Amino acid sequence: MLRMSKLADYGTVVMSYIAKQPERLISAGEISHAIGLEQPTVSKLLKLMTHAGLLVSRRGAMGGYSLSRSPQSISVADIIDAIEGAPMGLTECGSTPGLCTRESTCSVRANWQRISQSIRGILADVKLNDLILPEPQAISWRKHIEGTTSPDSMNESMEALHEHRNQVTG
Amino acid sequence: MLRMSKLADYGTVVMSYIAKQPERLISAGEISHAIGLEQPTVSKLLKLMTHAGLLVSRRGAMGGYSLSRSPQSISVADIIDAIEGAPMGLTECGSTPGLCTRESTCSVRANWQRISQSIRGILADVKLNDLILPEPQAISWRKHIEGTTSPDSMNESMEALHEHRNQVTG
DNA sequence: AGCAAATTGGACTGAATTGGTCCTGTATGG
DNA sequence: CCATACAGGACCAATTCAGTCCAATTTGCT
Repeated sequence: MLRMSKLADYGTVVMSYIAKQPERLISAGEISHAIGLEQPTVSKLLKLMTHAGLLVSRRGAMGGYSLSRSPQSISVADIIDAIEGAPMGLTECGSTPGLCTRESTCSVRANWQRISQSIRGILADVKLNDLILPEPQAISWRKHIEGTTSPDSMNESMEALHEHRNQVTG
Repeated sequence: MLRMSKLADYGTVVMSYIAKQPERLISAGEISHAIGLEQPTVSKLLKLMTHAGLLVSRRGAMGGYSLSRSPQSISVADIIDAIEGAPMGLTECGSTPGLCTRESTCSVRANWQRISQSIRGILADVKLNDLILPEPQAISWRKHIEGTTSPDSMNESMEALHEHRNQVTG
């Protein structure tokens, strides 16, 4: 449905590897060997992360990278932003003035921005900390924000979705 | 952060235009003229929608397109799937066997699937019906599924998000 | 001091995907 | 029977992305 760039995908893997070994300097070569990506590619990722302030680097022999802050304070949205560059996404709304010649289409775009923000909210809620947990089914996202409400609402939406898809695309 | 294809974006606009005039046949030329896209492009979109079963078409003079079912039963996820073709998105997980040489990275990918499903849940909740509402702030997504729980959880997450971003990217 | 290890920054290329167009065929209505 | 409008392709152009490489700089070790 929506595509995330492959680099952003790799980025989360790289960051997760670093997050598992706090306060240690990890070289690009080690990461490359560990997760099976070419070293230049890993280097490119690490450079982007460092530039975005998610990692700190140390040059020279025995140098390497480490997290700039705690894994709880780095979200998946941060990582994607670091790699993608532009903080915006989904639709490009105002960039194409040729559209929206009728006011009817504008309501669509306004609603798209809300959708985009909701998705971003999910991505901002998932922290590097959550990503390295071994058992995915035990994780409850947005646990710090919902408090009193039931955590099952997301799962219910999933069930409704699957029923729906079976009915549509077979 | 994540990019949606431009065609999928246009697709929602086209579908919204049709959804506003129920039970009427609308030609590609009319849509093209109304929303300011080239006719071949609009035609391509309409063909994809029809192929996916979201629209029904009628050939010949005075022909055109109309919704195959009610706007409440067509979701944004349906539209994106119709255009994108493949029902999957975000990461491509199992398709690259070169990765995941360590078990450590696998947990990351498992968690990605959960994130992907959450996002898809949002997209499946927003119906064509919601998209053509003129006032975006009055819409409460996922209203039909949460029932007993508070509808404010999403908004709370948005607030937390914005605070976070101000602190990070300044 | 000097050498090796490792990051930094930038440019560069090859390719894949996408956005967009066009053409031929077919069906419908006047 | 002709004009209109969809169907189903093939097709091209171009943007963007993934990935590589090189020169420079910094640091640690001998």
